[in-house]
Amino acid sequence: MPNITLPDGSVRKFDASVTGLQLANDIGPGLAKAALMVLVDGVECDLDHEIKQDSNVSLITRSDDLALKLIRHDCAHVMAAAVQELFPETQVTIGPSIENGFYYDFFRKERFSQDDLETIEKRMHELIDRDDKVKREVWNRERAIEHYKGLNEPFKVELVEAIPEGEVLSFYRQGNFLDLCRGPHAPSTRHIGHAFKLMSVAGAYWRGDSSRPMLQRIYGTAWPDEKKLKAYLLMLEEAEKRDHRRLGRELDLFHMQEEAVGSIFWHEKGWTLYREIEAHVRRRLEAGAYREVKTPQLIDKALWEASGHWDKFRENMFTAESEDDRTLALKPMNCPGHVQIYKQGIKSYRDLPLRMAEFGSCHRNEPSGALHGIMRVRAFTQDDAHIFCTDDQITSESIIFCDLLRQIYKDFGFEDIHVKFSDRPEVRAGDDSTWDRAETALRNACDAAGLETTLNPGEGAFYGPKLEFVLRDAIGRDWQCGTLQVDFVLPERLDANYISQDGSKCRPVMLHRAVLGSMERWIGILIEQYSGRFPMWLAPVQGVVTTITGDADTYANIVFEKCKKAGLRIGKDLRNEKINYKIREHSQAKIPAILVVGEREEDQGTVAIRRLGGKTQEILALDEAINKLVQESTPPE
RNA sequence: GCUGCUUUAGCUCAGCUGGUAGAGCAUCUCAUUCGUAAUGAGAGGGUCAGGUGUUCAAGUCACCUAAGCAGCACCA
Repeated sequence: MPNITLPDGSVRKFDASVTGLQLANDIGPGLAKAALMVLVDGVECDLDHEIKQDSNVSLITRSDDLALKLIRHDCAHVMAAAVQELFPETQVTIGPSIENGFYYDFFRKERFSQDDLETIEKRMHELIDRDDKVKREVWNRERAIEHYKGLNEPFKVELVEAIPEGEVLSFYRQGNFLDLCRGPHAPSTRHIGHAFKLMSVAGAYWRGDSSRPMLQRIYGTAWPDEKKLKAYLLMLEEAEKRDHRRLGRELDLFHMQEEAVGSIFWHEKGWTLYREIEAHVRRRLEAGAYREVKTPQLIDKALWEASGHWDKFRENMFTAESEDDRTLALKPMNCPGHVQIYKQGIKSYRDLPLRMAEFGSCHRNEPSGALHGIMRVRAFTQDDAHIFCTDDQITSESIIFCDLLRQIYKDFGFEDIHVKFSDRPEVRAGDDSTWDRAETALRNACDAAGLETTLNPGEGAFYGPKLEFVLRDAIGRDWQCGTLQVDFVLPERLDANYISQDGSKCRPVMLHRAVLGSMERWIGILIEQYSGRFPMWLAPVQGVVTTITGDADTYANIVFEKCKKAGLRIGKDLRNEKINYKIREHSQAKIPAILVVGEREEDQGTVAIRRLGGKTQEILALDEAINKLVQESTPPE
């Protein structure tokens, strides 16, 4: 005789157990029709799940956020059903919902083509219109394994075998299609709706393991309604327009070519942007009492062996031989170098915390498939620093760092940040008690800094746990940039010491930290964030002086020189072209301000400023205009 | 690295079933001196990613290599 408490607090009493659907009917037929699943004390269940005890229950319809996951998962099932109808020789494996959609991994000798995707999509619409009932069944292991063996579905057999003894094995049947699945699902296929689209097919390793067979993964996107689907597709188009690789070329920022795969040729404008970003971070670091250093590019492999990197990352390190037969490695990171500087002279507890920063250019031989524009390259520069401190200082240093990080992100227009806590990986250096200490210290620091974190299990660095700072850009994409890592291992391995208050020799802790991550990737992110329309202080060219006709050339030159003298990054365009033509060209080059001068401006000693994207102009006295632009070009305080 | 796809002028792309390259924009030249997102005319520009093969004949077909793209794996 369950008492059902609904989200609005009202309670319904039933004489016997009740299904979600019966409950929905009891509330109203409209709800019964719209309901997709039921949430019983926070657990997602099918609509025909029997509720036997007093519970808090809410019925989920397609307008709920939770429904999205369900619709996508259902969509994955329908896709698998469609594929098996069309291509019966295909083996099905797994198909979850993911951010923005779903996928399903198939094993099939022949490749799915783009045309196949269209055929599959068409069949999916038909299956949805068929409105097959979706029914849950519970099987025992032996039956499940026999079933899949009989169908020659070895991947499914493996899945069943991997499910721990004692766990319920549920299957879902819709029409002729049956799939091993935890559920829940909507009661019939029509609930999926038609706001979905198959996007692409690509390879994916079975169980994410590169030593195992490669399956074909079909990706799709699905939404509660057409409008949301369209909005998503539009967002993808927008992302493509913002692509830093396209804008990098269009705005003449950089290029890349075959002879230097994974390295960037920075053009003047891109390098200006780079230097401006570096200068800003440097200002913030100086204010934060960091000491900037520079360490060697090539270091004997002996140091990398001592640090442990050679063991773990040898494959990804570029090496060179010197005439005395030494093997040198291009540094893939800066920490061992920083420890060498730290170790010069005896350090006292009075020297700690010691914040050692470097814009460290590193080389890593990334696998070819990992390269992506300037976001993932083989030669990059970290805004790196290592804080050498005592155990007691970990918390305060972490808090100070988080403040710095938030400030810098804000300077670049990012305010939406979340933090991931990555704990010990399977393969690691240092014993468990050391890891206990490091993880506890970092957790305490998070608490003290008031950071909310999500756990990222097993994703820590091999020498210590880490925080990863993820920011959200203007079109809702997440980028992992900053990091803070606690390291008790490297100081030990490389024998870094300090003399404590009581005269004894102690190990410092190293905090590895970066805000931007890599300069190159950061610039890629900024290009996409701003869509190439950089704020004045970052814009490679802040303004262009241009003329209505050649009569204004002399005055334009005066304006240009004055702007230059005031420190503005200014260009001039005295070509004999129509003003429309020149406005269009500089607008397309995304120059923030166009300073137009003609006869009128010359007579009155003014300039007409037209802002990027604006339709109007602002007429100001020359000095006033320059002051204003200089003001706007000042980096964030 | 793995799977698939792609590679034609600086850029975006066309080139049917093999018969020896084309457009728009950009560039250059000339004319035009014009008030806020394209002035007109003309010219130049390509070992069709590289290589090997099939063929009387290859941008087009096959194979190899490289790079790029998407995803997977990797990411100190």
